[in-house]
Formats: sequence, structure tokens, C-alpha cells
Amino acid sequence: MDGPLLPLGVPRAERADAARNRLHLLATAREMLAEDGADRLTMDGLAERAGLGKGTVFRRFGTRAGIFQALLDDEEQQFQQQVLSGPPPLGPDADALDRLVAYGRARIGFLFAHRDIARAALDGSQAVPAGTETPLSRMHIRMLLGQIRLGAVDPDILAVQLTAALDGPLLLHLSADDLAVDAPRMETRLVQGWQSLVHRACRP
Amino acid sequence: MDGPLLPLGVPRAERADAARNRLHLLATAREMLAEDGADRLTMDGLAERAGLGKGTVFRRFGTRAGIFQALLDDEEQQFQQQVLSGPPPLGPDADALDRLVAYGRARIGFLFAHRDIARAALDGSQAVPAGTETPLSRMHIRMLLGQIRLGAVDPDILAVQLTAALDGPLLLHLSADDLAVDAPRMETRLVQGWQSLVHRACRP
DNA sequence: GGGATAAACGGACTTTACCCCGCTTACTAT
DNA sequence: ATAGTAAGCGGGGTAAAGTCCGTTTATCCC
Repeated sequence: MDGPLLPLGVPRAERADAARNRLHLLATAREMLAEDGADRLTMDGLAERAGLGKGTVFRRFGTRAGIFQALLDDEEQQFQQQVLSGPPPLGPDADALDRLVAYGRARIGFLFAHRDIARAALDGSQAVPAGTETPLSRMHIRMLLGQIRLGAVDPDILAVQLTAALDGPLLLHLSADDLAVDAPRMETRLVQGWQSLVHRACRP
Repeated sequence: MDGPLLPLGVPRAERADAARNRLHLLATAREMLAEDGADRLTMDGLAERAGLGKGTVFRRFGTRAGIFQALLDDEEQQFQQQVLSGPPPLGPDADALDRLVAYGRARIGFLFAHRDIARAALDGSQAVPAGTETPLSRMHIRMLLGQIRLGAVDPDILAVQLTAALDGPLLLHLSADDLAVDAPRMETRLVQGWQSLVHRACRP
């Protein structure tokens, strides 16, 4: 009888003021980040500098890590576009294996460029960075694996493990010291390692 | 002239009372853990229940995560013994590739059994779990890779990536939900995935 | 426009990890 | 034994994350 004005499951979009505040907070956060680094960013500080109440900050982002996840999602937008509809080898219209290699290269570059934010986006008390962060990566890898003829391999598990091999090093394992020596070189090595790993993992 | 009574670099062992307190704190922590779970464990609570000052808790373990790292190190002792001098295929006197597979199986089992502690041992503000945690795993994998004839592969990087593939899923990627369905089945799948991944990654 | 309603807001409050510092106590060398 | 000393201890103090609730305001429908 009545058309569903509030489609259940879709939690109704943010109010205009809320959306405005979110943007303002993200911008302010970026400023503070550039000036003082991620670990110096406090919720109180952010709220004050943005001229908003602390409650607002938490209502928008839920948790401290949530802010960094939002920043990361933001940076990730264009990257996602490239993957979903950009030119080969990253986008469609390329061999799945090539796309997989290209995706790894791009994602490593991305994580490398934003590793401070990405680290801060990890929420200790939470499973995976709840945001778009890794699940998307995993889903994409899973999808590409589906297009490759593997032997008797569990593709869901392989996807999880490859995802971990991809961002584990930067999110968990490599210490600041490991990177301090020569970061760009490390990036190259990780990319080459990924390429070789994927090639080896994906032949029957 | 004077013999080095305090060999520099070796920070002089814990005093007897300190060692006693460390053990008592670990035991108390285990009790509380069993009763209430990891996230319910607070430093004040632990100190009070142990009948010690809060300062002591922090002096022993440095940080909240440090307690869980210590608990994990403790559990890991016997596991390490098996690896270093136990029977094949985990211990020496087995083919390196077999040892690698066996190590992964054992470590997945270990992480699975202690995943709550392992998660809590992650220190958001720190690179890798500073304790013995992962570096040891990585070193062992690196060592085994050194005994395997790989093609033109960077063994240090492969070690990092395999380590990530090994504990990334349990430490970061798999949510409580992913495990809730059927944890033992997930463990089996991860082990098989590891076996197949390693076999594929390690042939020229 | 105008009223109803739920979302959003601010900021005080609570909780908890972590720091600090004055006092105490286990070790060490004579 | 004993004096000297550095490690250890307790617990109050600080800072920052996260919660709550009374008030304000955007949005929807008429």
C-alpha cells in the first residue's frame, strides 16, 4: 500500500550538516596529519581545531581508527576507478594473471605512499579494518583468481593468503627500520616478489 | 684491566622479586583471561587482583600488549623446542620443503588455538609485535628457504610475504564471523592452502 | 509556512593506558 | 657484615578514547 519511503536496510543518508561536518573534519584531519603526523592526532584536538564538538567527531567516524579509514577510502577512490574501468593491465580487458600482477603493484604502491595512514587505520580491537580497506582487495583478488585455471586449489583461501601477503608486510611486519634504509628499493623488491609469487601460485 | 662485570648490551637480569612478580602477574593474567576474555583485562584490574601496584605491571611488561606478548612467548616455548630440535618433519633431519609445510601447519594451529591472545598482543602503535612473535617465524622461514633451490627469487622478500600469508589471515583479515561458522574447518583449509602455496612457490 | 520527528550537536563524564617520583629493597664489592 | 647503588615498588596524576544525554536543527509531509 505505502511505498517504502525509508527503504529498510539503507540507513538513510547523512543529513546535510552532518555531511558538511564530515568533509570539514576530514580536511582538518589532513592538515593536522601533514603538520604533526598520525600519532599526534587526537580526537579532542581535531574537534577543537575544526570548531566542532567532540561528540560530532565520534558520531561521524565512530572511532579514532575510523578517521584514518575514511581518509584512506577517500584516497582510494581514484585507485578503485582505475581497477574497475581503467586501461589494462590494471583494468578489465587484460589477462587475469596480468591484472593480478598489476593490481599487486598498484596496491603496494598505494600502501607505500599512505603507510602511515594505513597503519593508523588498523583498529586493534577490531578484526579487519572495517572500512573498505582490505575486504575489497580480497574480493578483487578472489574475482581474478576465479578467472584463472588453477589446479585443485581452494580459491577463497588462496585469495585470503595472497591478500595477506600483499598488505601484511606493510601493515604489520615491516618495521620503520626495515623501511628507513631504502624505502623505494623495498617497494621494488616487494613488487617483484609479488609478481613472482603470483606467477608461481597460479600455475597448475 | 677490570673484567666487565656488567657486560654492556646485556641489560643485567631481573632482580629476584621482579622475576617473582612477573610470574605471578602472568599467572593472574591467565586466570582473568580464562574468566573474562582478553578485552576485559585491564591493567588496574590485573594489578589489584595480583596484589601489586600498577606501576609494577607496567615496569614488567611495558605496555598492555606486552602482557599478551609475554603470555604468547610462554606458550610458544615448547613449540619452539619442537621446531629447533624435535622429530621430523617439524624438526631438523627432514627435507626443507617438508619442514616448511610442517611449520606452517604447526603455526596455524598455534595461532588458531591462541588467536585471542595473539590478537591482543598486536600493538597498534608499534610495527610488528615486538616480542618474539613474528620475527622468529620469519627468520625460520627465511632459513628454510635458504636450503631450497629457488629460481631467481629474492628469498628475504619471499620470507616476508610467506610469513604474512601465514599469520595475516588470523591476525588481521579473518573476522570473528569468518571463524564463527566452523573454525576447525577453516583451520584445515588454511593448512591445505599453505601447503599448496608453499609447494607452488618453491619450485624453480 | 508549520508542526512532527529523528538525526545531529556539544560538551561534561567515565574509563583506561601510561607516566612520574619519592621511598624501599635486593644485590655487589670490599 | 655493611655500605653503596641501581633496580624495583606503589599509587596518585595525566591524557586521550569513547559514552551519554539534554538541546538544537534539518528534513518530511501537509
